[in-house]
Amino acid sequence: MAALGKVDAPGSRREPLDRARVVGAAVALADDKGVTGVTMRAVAGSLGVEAMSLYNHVRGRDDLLDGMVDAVFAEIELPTGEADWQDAMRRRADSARAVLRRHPWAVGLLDSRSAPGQATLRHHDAVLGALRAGGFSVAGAARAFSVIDSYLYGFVLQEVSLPFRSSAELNEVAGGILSGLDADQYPHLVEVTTEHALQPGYDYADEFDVGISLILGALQPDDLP
Amino acid sequence: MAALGKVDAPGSRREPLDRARVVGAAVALADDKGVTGVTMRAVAGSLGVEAMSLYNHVRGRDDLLDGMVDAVFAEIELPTGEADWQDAMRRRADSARAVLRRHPWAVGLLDSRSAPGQATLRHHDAVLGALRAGGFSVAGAARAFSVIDSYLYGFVLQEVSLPFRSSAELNEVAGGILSGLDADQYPHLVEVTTEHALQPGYDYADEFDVGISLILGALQPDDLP
DNA sequence: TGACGCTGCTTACACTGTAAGCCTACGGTA
DNA sequence: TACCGTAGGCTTACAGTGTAAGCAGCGTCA
Repeated sequence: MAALGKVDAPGSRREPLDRARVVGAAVALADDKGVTGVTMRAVAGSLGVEAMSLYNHVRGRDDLLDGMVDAVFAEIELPTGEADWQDAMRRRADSARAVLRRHPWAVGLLDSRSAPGQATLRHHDAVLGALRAGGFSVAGAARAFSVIDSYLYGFVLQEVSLPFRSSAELNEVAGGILSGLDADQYPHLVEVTTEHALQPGYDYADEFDVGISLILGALQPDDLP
Repeated sequence: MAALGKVDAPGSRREPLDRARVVGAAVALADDKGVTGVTMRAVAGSLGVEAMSLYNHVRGRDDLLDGMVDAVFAEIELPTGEADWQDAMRRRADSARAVLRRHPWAVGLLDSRSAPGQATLRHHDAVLGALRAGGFSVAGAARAFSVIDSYLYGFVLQEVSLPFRSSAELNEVAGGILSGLDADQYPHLVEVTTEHALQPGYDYADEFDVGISLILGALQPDDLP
């Protein structure tokens, strides 16, 4: 029935697979359909290949997900170390946030992945280096890193789970939610929605800058032992 | 083969299912085996029931996950509103963190769930209320809430994804990672691991307090318009 | 009594990850 | 030139997933 051992047209040799191509296809698929769309068959299909072929380049689905997370980290702009540490941290945070918004599925994958890849390690090392260069002690750098990244991940985690992307969508969605909300039961929620979130010009994305500025302003190399 | 329409022993009527029991069983299962262990069949099995019976109380797996997240929020201690706002926020954050550590799977579920439940709404409302009572403007309360919760979720997200729970495990794991780490390639990572994380008495959990104090100290009702 | 609705059960289906094993093309050697 | 080992595809098969469709026993009300 099916031709056994399919033969390619002799002129057009098939582009050989490798780990990078597999991971790249998986990332593209996740961007398009979310993490649940990343099935071995779908990834293979988008490469014109059968599912089991992927196992020559990837240990399994888990390994593939690890690779995807590392590929995302590779996109984050590393601090160069020459600038003022606050500027460096702000730019790195902005870059990381932009990357994570481009790949919203990655935030949810951060937990449950326990094997950091090359890009992840390089990224962490560069950030620590920038903080050390900015005058932080070893412990201080570790703490500053923890505080900044916690805020960063947490903000993006909330941001990507919002059921809207634009402020036009926001108005629509918030209106819908609001109508189902009892002002007696949730007075403050109603207040903040109508008087703040639904005001023209509001964009939750702007809040990121407020928080980062607040945190960077409060972090000082001398404060942390 | 199997008796059709199984009849229970007449004396021992089966405890009837309801949404709360289903969600409760799912939470217990997730605590035990992680979120991937929450299959409809497994949840049903732990209740002595078949998978399809759950659909009488839950719209589907997605709805079940929504219910689980809401059940977790219900465990968080609400701010009472009478204390100093900084104390209230600190206690709420500590409580939330304790709850999320008890149910580590919940953090990863926070994104991808877009339908907040009763407990979630009540929780958000209470936090906003405490901030308003502390003197924050509507916009200021929204911002403070965003900063605090971003840090909270982000910290827990990192915390629960660490591949160890105790500092004994830490030593073991960090030692293993370290041995695979090239000091030339990742100098700062090696430095912070050996000189900080592997020092006796180190516990990443303690960093939470540092960050929360820093953020609460930097947040002032008057700063935010 | 009878009808009805609630709840749990059975069956069935499409789809998942992946183990096992087969086939072909390529590269190096005799 | 002929040979053969290996790498990287392919096929098949299986256990486990969520859930749609429909059946059976029970309690409640007319």
